[in-house]
Amino acid sequence: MIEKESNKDTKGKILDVAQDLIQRFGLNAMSFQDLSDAVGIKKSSVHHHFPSKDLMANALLERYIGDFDVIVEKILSSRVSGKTKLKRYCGLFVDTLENSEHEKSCLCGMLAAEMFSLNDQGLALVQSFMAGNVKHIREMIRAGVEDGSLGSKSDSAGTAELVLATLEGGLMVARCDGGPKQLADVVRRLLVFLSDA
Amino acid sequence: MIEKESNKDTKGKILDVAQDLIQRFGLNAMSFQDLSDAVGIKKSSVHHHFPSKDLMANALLERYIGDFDVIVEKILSSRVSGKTKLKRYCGLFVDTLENSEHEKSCLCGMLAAEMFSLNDQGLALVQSFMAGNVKHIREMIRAGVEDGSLGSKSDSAGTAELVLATLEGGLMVARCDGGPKQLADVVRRLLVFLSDA
DNA sequence: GACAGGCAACCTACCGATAGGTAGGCTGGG
DNA sequence: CCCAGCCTACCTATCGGTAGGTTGCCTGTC
Repeated sequence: MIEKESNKDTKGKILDVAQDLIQRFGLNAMSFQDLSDAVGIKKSSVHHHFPSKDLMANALLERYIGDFDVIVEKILSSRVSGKTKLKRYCGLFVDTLENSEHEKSCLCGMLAAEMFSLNDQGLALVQSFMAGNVKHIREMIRAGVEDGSLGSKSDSAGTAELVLATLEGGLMVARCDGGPKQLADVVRRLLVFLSDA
Repeated sequence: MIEKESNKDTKGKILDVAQDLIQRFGLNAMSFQDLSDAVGIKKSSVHHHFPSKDLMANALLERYIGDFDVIVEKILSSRVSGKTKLKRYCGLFVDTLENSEHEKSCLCGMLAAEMFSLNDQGLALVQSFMAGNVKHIREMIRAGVEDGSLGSKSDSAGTAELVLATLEGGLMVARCDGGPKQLADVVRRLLVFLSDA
């Protein structure tokens, strides 16, 4: 999910590379030198666009969250059942693992793990990602309960948080052991639970 | 879960500190200097006990997984319902967050996020942790289905993986936003799903 | 019981590599 | 002419790791 390979401006290319590296290796395992090498400009030129690592991370988070929101909004406004919306939403996570030699995790999942390496604003952005997604999941579940595609007990305290936790954790665990197939199994199982509830 | 504050030997103290730092900040954010400062010996003395960071991580993983297994085996062999076993098992994750100023995650969850910073043996250890836990969870679920404390459809493909994913992800997400209360809610919801299935 | 050897545990001092970041100069298009 | 975008060159701090020395306890031998 969320790819921007065809960006023409250097700033965008830097963020593309940074996102890729962080999703694979994490914030602390990525350096400005890595960005410099991958983009093909010198390290100081990267600093020209992003004076500090904190500012770069914040800019990346803002772009990522914005892009993600657009995709989720599109799913939310589509004319399909609540269950189908939820299935498509879960598919975003499965696709992330699938389309990256099975190496990429969710950007905000990685940064949640490394939360103490973020500055205040970065942490707030990750938190807003989590809270925003919980809200969107809850909306999908409510739609599913209303149209009958999901069980009536699905819309209760903690369910949306559970879905997000399962997706973030499932992505992490499947990446290191089990692969996309395992994540797909978990998602399928999760949807059965929600349908039968 | 898993604390060893009263270790008398230096090797154990080093691993205690390393575990604490990795659970909070991650492997890449922790240095031998940090260990040195916290234990109260010089950096080279830490290297005396653990020649390289890789070897230290492997030793820590072996100790952690061994300790964790002992605790889980105790839960498995207790004379309670399968559902109660599962509830206690989930409680290990909630306690980890609860008893650490809400700052610690699961060691293997953190290292799963940073998997590409591990050597082959370290990665294999994390993978064995995941696979072992899935096996144990499946065992608890089977016990629950047999004694009637869990729904008959709980024991199906992907359910144990879903439980582990939810716990690992729930811990990560709750740590950065929501806190132990949110994780407890997620666990409660998960157990309802398994009971009603 | 005295003594020599060995070794674990710790130390000081150092290594090359790399981290994030800065200063200041060149250049080409609006 | 300005300034965004890029460069060379450099900074300090820290990284993982090494070399080699001191200390003090345990052990074997006479």
